[in-house]
Amino acid sequence: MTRADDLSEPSVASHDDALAPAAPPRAGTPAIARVALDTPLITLFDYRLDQAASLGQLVQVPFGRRQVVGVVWELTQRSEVAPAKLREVTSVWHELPPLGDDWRELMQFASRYYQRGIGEVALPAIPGHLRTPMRWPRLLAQRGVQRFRIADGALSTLMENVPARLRAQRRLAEGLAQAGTLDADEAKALCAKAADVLKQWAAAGWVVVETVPFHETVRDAEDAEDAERPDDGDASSSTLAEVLDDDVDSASPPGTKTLTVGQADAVGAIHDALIAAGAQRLDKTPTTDDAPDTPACPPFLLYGVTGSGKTEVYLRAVAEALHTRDVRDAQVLVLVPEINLTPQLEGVFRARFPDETLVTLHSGLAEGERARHWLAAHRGEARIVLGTRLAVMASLPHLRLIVVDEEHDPSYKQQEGLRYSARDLAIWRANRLRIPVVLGSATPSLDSWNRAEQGRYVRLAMPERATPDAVLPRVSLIDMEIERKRQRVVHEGLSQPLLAAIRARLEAGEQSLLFLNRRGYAPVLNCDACGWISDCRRCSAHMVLHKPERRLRCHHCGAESRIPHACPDCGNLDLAPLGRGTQRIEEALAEHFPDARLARIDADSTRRKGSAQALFAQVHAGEVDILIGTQMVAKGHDFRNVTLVGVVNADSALFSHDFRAAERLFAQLMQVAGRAGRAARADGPGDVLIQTRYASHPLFASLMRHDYAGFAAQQLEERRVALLPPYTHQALLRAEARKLDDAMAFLKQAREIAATPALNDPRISLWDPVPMTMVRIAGTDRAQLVVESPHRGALQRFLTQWMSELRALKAPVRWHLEVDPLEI
DNA sequence: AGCACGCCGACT
DNA sequence: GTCGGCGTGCTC
Repeated sequence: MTRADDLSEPSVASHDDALAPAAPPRAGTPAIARVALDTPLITLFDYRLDQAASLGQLVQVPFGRRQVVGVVWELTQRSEVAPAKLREVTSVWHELPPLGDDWRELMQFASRYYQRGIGEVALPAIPGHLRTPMRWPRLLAQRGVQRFRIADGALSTLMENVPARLRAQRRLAEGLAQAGTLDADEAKALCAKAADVLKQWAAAGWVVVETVPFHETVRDAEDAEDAERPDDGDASSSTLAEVLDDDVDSASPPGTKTLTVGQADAVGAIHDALIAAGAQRLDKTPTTDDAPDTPACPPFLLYGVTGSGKTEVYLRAVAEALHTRDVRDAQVLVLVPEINLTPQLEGVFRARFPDETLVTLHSGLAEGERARHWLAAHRGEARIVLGTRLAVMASLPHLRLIVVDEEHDPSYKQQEGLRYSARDLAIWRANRLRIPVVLGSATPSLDSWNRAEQGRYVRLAMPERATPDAVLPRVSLIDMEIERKRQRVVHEGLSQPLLAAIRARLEAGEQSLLFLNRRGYAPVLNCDACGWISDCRRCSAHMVLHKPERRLRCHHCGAESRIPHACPDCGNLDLAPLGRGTQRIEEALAEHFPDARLARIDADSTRRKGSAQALFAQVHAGEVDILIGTQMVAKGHDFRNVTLVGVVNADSALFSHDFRAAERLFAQLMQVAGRAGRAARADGPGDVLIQTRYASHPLFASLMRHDYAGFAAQQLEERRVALLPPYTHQALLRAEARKLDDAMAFLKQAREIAATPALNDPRISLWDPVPMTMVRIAGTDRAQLVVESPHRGALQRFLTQWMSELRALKAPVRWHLEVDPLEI
């Protein structure tokens, strides 16, 4: 697969991505600012500028009929645009430090690599509040979190002045009285108009607004958390232990615990890289500014099985990076795949670095919070930034280390808008800055693994578990073909051996986890009499039966309907649910084990905010005997008392048309198996039981031996023979239209253009345009065309030219290009 | 992408 | 006589 960091190698990218040198306007000559704006148009827009401004500054400009915010990308004297068309920059946000060269270079690179306009890349990377000039005056004033409290002695006055009929305001007043202080988001949760109301109350003198600096809020948050759970004295240390792969010995002071050999080697290697990188920067003379003649610092692939203590390595690496000597206030960026995982890792980092300012960045944050956190990073106040993929786009002027946890996780790939890979951009960014990047995983992506094999990444292997008493779980298969041949009863998809294992856990007071990657009750409803099935009207997909809500639901477009009591076609009353989802497994288990306490964790049961945390807490507290879940349960959570993991059905992924399906399945099963590995039973390791009809599949053989390396070697060999990524590099042109023919016609035209002499390149091959597997979603038909080349540079050059031709076409289709697609 | 302007159908 | 359907055209 073409990877972003390929292009960062000095020979290719350093010239292309070097920004235009600053051309400060000479006094007297009218200056032109070339501004990046959030529009799908690929160009910059020129404006007259009658005041001082520097590159990277945020400006407000007129654009058509409206005023928009942009970033000053170039400064020049001349414009290609007719002078009459030029308009004036409305205002420059002087108070905000300009976005740095390295940030703009990252945006420029992403723009070029993913074939989008600079503005389309750069502006969405900036929080909405910063792109709203109205808010500018207030934004920088609040360094930290704004908190509201009732003014001294004003409690009774406030209560008297808020009538009970204004229920929301009343809630807010009572909330303030009860909690002491609230931040803006907490206030908004109580009262939708909290911002206005609090402003009025402040004007009246009833409420005081204070801004708490970030480093103090760190402590506040911890205090508040402890206060919430006064009955659980050991709360913070147990959370810590749960999350650290291995950190059972949490009683010992941080940083003094003995590391395994693997951990120590890894920490040592990263330490050396940090020192070398720092020394390089100190040596560098400011005159040779952009020539990256210094050797690159290759990415580290931290390959460690579950429980090998990757988190501890991250913590040590971060500790070292924060004390890099060439800069006073070094910053580190830690990326995690999902929001679900941030609270836990956040707790671990806060506990280890109580005196450092840490902010989170992810899509779950409220707008205001997001803006404050982003600003804290941009102004260098935040030393540790912990976030999901969007955090890779943050401005981090003193960045010295990047950690990408679970680097193989597909969540790092953005699946709409600009389809970037946060992992790849992280690698590019680190390479550009000549700083270390640590990619951690127990099941690395085959791309990363291949690079490590080639010596382009430095592999740091941690084969042993950090906790001596923890052992790898026993993985065994339940051959469903044999079950069938022996005519043993399979109860709602649950085999006798699996049910027996669950019963044994129930009797021993231990927990079981059942994994099934299919939510809902049944994936389709079917009429026995006439063959009707519950298809979605707007998608080429079945409507999924959701029993608790008594609805049919399309998982692709969200359409819902009531469950028909009779077949819509023939009136037959016997409609049968086909197949099984988590709800049905839950129901079957409830029947089979009436006394067991069940919990189901999937996208449906965790829809309400915070309910996922609540469910996980129940499991941790031992209030659940059997946990049923989708892949949500596989990630991050360490269930100490789970000694059995059952995989109900993983067969569909074995014969998928997607060549990456096996890779994903292996990672998923390894991860879910790891949930049983930590709590060894008194009489041996935890058990993983996998039900399958294809027990001889080689994937399972590798899995039972915990042999990722063997699996990877076998998969890579298949890919090499078939000339698939990472041995070729791909891009995907997708078109969607109301009518499939229109989409197909566009793609055919695109392919013809690619064959014209100007574009034709023997190193590039284009597949036939085909309708997508899931042709129709929400009433639009989709088709796609794969372009590939073993030569990434050739592919990039081709794509750039091809795109400019395609943009000139007029067709009744929406289309976009995806570079390095994960799913084809 | 927004957000105009721009000409043709069912409502006060 | 107006509100509004979405066709096409532009944004420095």
